[in-house]
Amino acid sequence: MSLIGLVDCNSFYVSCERVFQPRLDGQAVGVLSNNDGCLIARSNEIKALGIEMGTPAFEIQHLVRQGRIHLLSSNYELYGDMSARVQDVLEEYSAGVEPYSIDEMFVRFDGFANDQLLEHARQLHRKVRQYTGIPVCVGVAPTRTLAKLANRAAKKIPAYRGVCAIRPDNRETQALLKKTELSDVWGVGRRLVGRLSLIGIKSAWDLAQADPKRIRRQFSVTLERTALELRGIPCIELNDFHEPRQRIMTSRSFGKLTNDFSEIREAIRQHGQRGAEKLRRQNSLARAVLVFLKTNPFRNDLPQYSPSLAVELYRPTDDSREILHAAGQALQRIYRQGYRYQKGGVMLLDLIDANRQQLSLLDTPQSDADRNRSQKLMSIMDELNSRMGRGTVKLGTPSPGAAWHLRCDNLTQRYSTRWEELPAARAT
DNA sequence: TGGGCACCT
DNA sequence: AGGTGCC
Repeated sequence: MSLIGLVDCNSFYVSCERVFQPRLDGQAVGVLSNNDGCLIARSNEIKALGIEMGTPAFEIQHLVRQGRIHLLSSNYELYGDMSARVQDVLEEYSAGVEPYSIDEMFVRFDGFANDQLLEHARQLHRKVRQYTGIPVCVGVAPTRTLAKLANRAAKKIPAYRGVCAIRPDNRETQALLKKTELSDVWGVGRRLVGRLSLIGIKSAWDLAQADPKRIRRQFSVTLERTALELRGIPCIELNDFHEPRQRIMTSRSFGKLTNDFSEIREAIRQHGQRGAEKLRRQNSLARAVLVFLKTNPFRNDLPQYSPSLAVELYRPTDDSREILHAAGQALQRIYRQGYRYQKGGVMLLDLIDANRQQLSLLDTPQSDADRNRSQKLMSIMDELNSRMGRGTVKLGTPSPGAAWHLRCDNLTQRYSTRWEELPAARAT
């Protein structure tokens, strides 16, 4: 039987920060989302204070002022690099790694006898910590859903000491499923918990025992797959990480509510360019560009407006200029005065593989030459931005201090990816 | 009071 | 198109 492991980093963003700031060990530390909006990573100490995931930063600022907690802005360059390092270690010590998210990786776990299995899992657990400084938990099982469940147990139950391997159909597994709340099952969200409890399904075990056909009929095929996976029958494949995205979205809250058209246009242009970069990176072309705006839905005192509009491109393209042109048109058509916008963004839709693009009947040698020039210009821009840092070369006129610049008051250094931000060691 | 993806209905 | 779920 083939087995799969799930390696999940503990409080990942907080752990990354602690690697370079050991003084944060033992402290209540949280990391905030973009724009310092809400809490997205928590140390155990901050969890112990009863502060939930997703808490808005303003609700806990008083604890910061009292010195009881530390809140950091998110430093994705650091976390991305640390994630790659964790993955490298796992690759060295395993038969294959499939990244699932920035802090979780599935690992192939084939061909181990029972006693070697745990030992191997412990080795991964130990080596990642040793080489990267990041603490992880490991769950091993015949299916991804059970591996997630095992991982959760490894995190929650101290006796496992960070590693839990389960097999279907043994008493320990059964006990674990009975103890596991539905909301802790991968693929079961708040909504489903409510609906399932109405028909008497309250634990992971109940769902595993339910008739799959009934689950499919009353809920969905995805939940049926989850139920089967809980029984040890694999039916969830992972999206291949190398598959190109089907659409690309770039969006961000403005730093404050704004109705200034030129500021908004500047932000939308920024998103259009970022989107085009992502598009070129995965070697796709877009056939349509969608622009959206949003007012703040929590402000009942203000008029609400959340328009969006997709504009078709003349031909599939990855040229930032064409994408920006389309985005500009879309924006002009949806923008209305009299609203204070909170957020805006650009989606690139109907993506196709750049290599398999059908030659259009309208193509002429002239447009061929255009395309070559476009590709040269775009690849030079991408090269500069990737070597010298994002935003080195931009289209259009820069406007420093624009309202849409993000808030990030407690940003740490990019210790592992920028020479000028390397940590310094001092002898005392 | 985040951002970004996929899938289902 | 809108909702749900995941991280």
